[in-house]
Amino acid sequence: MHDVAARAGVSHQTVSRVLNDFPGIRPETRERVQQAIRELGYRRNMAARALATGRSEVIGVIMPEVPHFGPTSTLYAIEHAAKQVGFKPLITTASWDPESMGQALDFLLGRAVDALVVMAQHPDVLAAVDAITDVPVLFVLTGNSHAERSVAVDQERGTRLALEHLYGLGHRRFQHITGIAGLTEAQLRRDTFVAFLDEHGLERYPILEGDWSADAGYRAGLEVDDDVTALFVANDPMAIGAIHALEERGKRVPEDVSVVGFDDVPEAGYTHPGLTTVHQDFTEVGLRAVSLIFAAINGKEPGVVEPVEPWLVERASTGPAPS
Amino acid sequence: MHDVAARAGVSHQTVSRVLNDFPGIRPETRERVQQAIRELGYRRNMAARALATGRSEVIGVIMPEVPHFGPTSTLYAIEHAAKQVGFKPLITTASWDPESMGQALDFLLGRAVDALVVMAQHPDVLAAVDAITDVPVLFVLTGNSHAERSVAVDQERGTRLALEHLYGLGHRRFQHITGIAGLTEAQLRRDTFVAFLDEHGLERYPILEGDWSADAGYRAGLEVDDDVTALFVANDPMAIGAIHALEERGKRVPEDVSVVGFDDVPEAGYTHPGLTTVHQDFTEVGLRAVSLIFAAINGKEPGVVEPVEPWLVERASTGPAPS
DNA sequence: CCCCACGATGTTATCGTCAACATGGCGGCG
DNA sequence: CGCCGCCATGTTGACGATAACATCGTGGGG
Repeated sequence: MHDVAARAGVSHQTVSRVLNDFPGIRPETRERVQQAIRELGYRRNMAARALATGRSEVIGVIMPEVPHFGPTSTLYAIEHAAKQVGFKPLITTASWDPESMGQALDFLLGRAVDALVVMAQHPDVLAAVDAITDVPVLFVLTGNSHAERSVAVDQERGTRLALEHLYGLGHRRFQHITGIAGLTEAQLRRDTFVAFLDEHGLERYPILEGDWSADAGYRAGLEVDDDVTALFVANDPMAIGAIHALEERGKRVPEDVSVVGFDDVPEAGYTHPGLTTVHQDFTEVGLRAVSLIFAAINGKEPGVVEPVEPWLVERASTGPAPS
Repeated sequence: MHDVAARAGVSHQTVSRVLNDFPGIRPETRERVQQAIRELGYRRNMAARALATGRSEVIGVIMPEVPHFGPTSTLYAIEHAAKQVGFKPLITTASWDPESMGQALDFLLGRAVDALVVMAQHPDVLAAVDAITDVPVLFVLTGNSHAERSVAVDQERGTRLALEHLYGLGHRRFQHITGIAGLTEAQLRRDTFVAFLDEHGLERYPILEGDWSADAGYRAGLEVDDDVTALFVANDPMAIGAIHALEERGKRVPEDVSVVGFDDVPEAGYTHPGLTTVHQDFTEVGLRAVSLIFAAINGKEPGVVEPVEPWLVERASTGPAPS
């Protein structure tokens, strides 16, 4: 910066003012400085800037350690939206145990991030993060809890869309394959499933434990009860795995068993049969997340945040209940 | 830091020494300092540290703008491997036009990243990045070019594995659905495909243009020539889409047409039929990338880097050529 | 018994930038 | 014609750490 100032025949402070678009610089001076910057290929040192201003224009993002569709899509959406307002994400992964979360937090806060986005998939992380007061914190994908500081797709609504669709087709014997036990999203889908059964007085078949993977879906699919005609699966990859298992067992989808997934991954329309599923709009989640963060960084109080509405995409994997 | 020093009754420099694990600190002093750090919940300011040392312990990663399986998996692999050696990735996305790349580079270099990982999917970015000398640069997923500064899966080998498998099953009429035109990986797969046809004196059916998406695969699948019995698709999602199209057209897979994909996404084993595909080990790519970066940061000269070996996973989507 | 060397710690300068205050020139108004 | 005020710019002092050098005490060797 000193060199630039010398070359342009001004003080370094004037260079700083040009860099930061301050008013009250004579156009010709500004031009001279910019010329010098170009000639010297000067790039300002953000570490120094961060030190002086206390802001880094970086938002810390804590991701789960396994790259599932939802968090990954959201990350991309956040990156795009953040770029528009001049922020970039600094990524770190963490599982939900306190030590791992603690390390992630230490790292990001030490980095003087301007805000924190936590893809909190487990209730325990809320506690770990609650102590943070240095910077605004936003939870993403937590389900509907912590509503005033979070952005999420309405899990209960999504689940009910799926189940009501099946119920409307005449199905009465439901089974569910869950996501990873303990994760908020998996839990919400499961709880809503159980609540739905009770509300309609339907029989409870055993709930099958999955881990989001197609492989787990396949294994769970082998355990699906023979009487069941409607299978609600907590995400699409598991649904694909489960359908594979059902077909191996000689059950046809949707003639014998209807299957609904969750997420609407891009392949969902092209599997065989095409997968009926609940679409989650992660782009919208990312957009809202960044706009909330931006508001918080600038000290504005965000209004109430509505959960993002999911919708049902009907495809060939669901049909009328067999008589 | 000053407060910590005061509380421990030492100078700030001693605190710094404890923080950086310098030798020659009396154990009791060290303990006193660590105690003070804990009590005050002190966290060191990395911006200041970066300013003083000129190192940030952050590696810049430039990703393509669309979250495909390969780059995303590699990102996660890099994140995990980097964490082991104390680095975190700072992510930015860029398309391959010079302006977009320039902005990404400006941002990351201004951030004083210690190294740069470029998921260079297009030959043009090589030029844009070649001018960078401030920090070590590593290309990832470029295919086999720029070998001394890149890590990649051997695309030619993967493609040949797929084609030889089909050829061995008796297929002689091949068609190919490509990835996004111009991207290095897509181009390498395509070039190898064409070379293979020529080597075996096989007829050239039109090459179908895709864009990596299941949707594009479906549309291309509608165009597959009626005589063709072997379809080589540049990635798995497109293969899934193409199979869907073929089945809609009344062609059975694999009885009428055999299909091979590329990537081995986790769902590939559970689609109907299970997808024969070329497995790319992105974890290994991430591991090698980080080890090369780490070597470069510490000034060591890396040895020659072998491309990562792909392998063929045979599943139900391929079978003997129809007679 | 003195001095030196070394181990443990303190002091000062520095990294590159921004914020706050200081200066200097010029035009307008009384 | 002189003074005041503002516009454009310069000067100085943080920000929070590390690096290089300075100091102090102590034990061992001559």
